[in-house]
Amino acid sequence: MMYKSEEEFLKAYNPNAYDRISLTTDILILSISDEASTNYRKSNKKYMSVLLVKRDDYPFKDKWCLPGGFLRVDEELEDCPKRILAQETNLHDIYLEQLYSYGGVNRDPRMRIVSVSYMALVDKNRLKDKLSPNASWFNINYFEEEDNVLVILDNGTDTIKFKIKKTLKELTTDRYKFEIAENNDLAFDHPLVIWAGIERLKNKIGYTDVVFNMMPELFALGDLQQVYEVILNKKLLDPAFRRIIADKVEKTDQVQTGAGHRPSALFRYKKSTKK
Amino acid sequence: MMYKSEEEFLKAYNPNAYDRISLTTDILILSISDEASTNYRKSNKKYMSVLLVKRDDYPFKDKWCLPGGFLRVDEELEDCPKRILAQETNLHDIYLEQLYSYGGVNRDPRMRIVSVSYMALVDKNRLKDKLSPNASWFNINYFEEEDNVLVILDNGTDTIKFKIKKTLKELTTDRYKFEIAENNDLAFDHPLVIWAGIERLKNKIGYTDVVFNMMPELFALGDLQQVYEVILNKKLLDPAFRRIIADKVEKTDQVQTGAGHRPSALFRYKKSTKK
DNA sequence: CTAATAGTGTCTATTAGACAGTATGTT
DNA sequence: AACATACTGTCTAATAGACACTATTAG
Repeated sequence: MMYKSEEEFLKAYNPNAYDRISLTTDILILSISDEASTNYRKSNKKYMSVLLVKRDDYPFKDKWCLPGGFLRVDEELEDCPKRILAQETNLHDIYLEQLYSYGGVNRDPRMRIVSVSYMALVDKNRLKDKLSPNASWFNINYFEEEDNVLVILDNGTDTIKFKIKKTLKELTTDRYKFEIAENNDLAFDHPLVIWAGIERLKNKIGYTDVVFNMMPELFALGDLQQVYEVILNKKLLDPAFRRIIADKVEKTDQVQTGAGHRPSALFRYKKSTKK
Repeated sequence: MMYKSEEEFLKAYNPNAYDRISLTTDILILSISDEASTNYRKSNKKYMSVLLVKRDDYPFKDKWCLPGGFLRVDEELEDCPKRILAQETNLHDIYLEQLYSYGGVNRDPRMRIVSVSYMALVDKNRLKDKLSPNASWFNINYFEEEDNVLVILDNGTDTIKFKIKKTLKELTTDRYKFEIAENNDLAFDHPLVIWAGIERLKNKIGYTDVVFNMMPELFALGDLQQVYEVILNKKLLDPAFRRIIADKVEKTDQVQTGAGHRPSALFRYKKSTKK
């Protein structure tokens, strides 16, 4: 079960597997993380973060990748990401949504694998000490240029960089097609999955209530605003923000105190009544 | 190769196939169709229409279904729907977009099949006489009720009805989950694919230029508006509509005459400059 | 002339963006 | 007191909705 190199591993791999197609699911698990501020008055800087696992076997041995696994013949498609999610985080009943299916002929060096990717949104603070030992949260930073996006993931120890090329699709769409331009750190075509998820979340935050899956039970509006800002990658104006979320939250009688400024009221998610 | 019944067919089916997963793609090919008006003055009523093929083998023998087929081991995932599209319509370079992947354990009685569905948008008038003989265009009518959608497809000879149940997903989303509530006419879980495509198109028409894939080279704004109306399933006000599409079209010096009213200028698609 | 669609001007309502101001905790 | 954030009032700009009006053809 231990091979000296990837080539040796591939040589030994069951060649019979080559003429059939296998199916896996990969999960992009996103959450929000805080970075403790040095100034006692300032609020913590927030990041989007993604859960990666380190591969301990070929192919891509010792590289980080998204949690994933093979679909079982008697398993419902959506049960596969749920099973893997439970495996990695011990979490059940999590927000899960199908992202996209990837089927490049050579995306896996072992054999032909088509992968259905899913996105899960969680509040990572609810699952402390429940992570599997080979998993780690990486903060997400990204920089959008003319027709590239540079993404940098960082868990305090390792840094993962990759670049995605954006090209405008056919004449008739103003939507982009994404390809991997540079990637040495992340296994498979997972940079595409990560970027697809970020784009989807950015979009969905505007017309659904999915953000609240990433929030604790009680939260201050300032924190919620920061989560919006980190996802949308831009500053929002206070009054505008409060108008937008006004009917999605309800005030509790609790307040958050202890910071060097006016305490904030704590809110909880409320299912919007209108529209 | 000819079986008396579906049960007999399934009994004879290679049982070895049961312990592996196969992958197919299904394509939802949408277009716009006209229904000639009885009143010479009135413009033709428009419908969305979908291309279906009649199955000539088990399972679902003699039922209509979406064109589809098995992914080949050495074929890129997106090449599969392209190949099938060329087979059924002789069309290449068509707008294609991945919709969703379906993987219910029992969605195909033969064996475990996961299907990646695609949506193609075409102008059916550009492909006259090029259809494969077992294919036919069906007009789409649908009626949205409280938590159901009744969809009726009609090709002049056959009528296909099915009902989709809408349920609000988790507390945190205001998006729906769709299930088949009634279906006796359409093979497999294809009602879900059709509805997913209609929803997607309804949505995309608002922030992309995909509609123009369904339009002829030159068109009158009245026709374009009718296409919007039939896709969005509601009437639009003229001035508002013209404001919205103003920077997506450019006027030509040609006019459409012959109807019992003021002739309309003909426009063509122009890639929007702003935003 | 008439029925039907083509096409435009303009008023109003709603929503988004911007800024300025007041409030209140900790050190 | 000073800083940083909490929270609100209000003005303005941009956009969407509504209606009314004029234009032009085949029959």
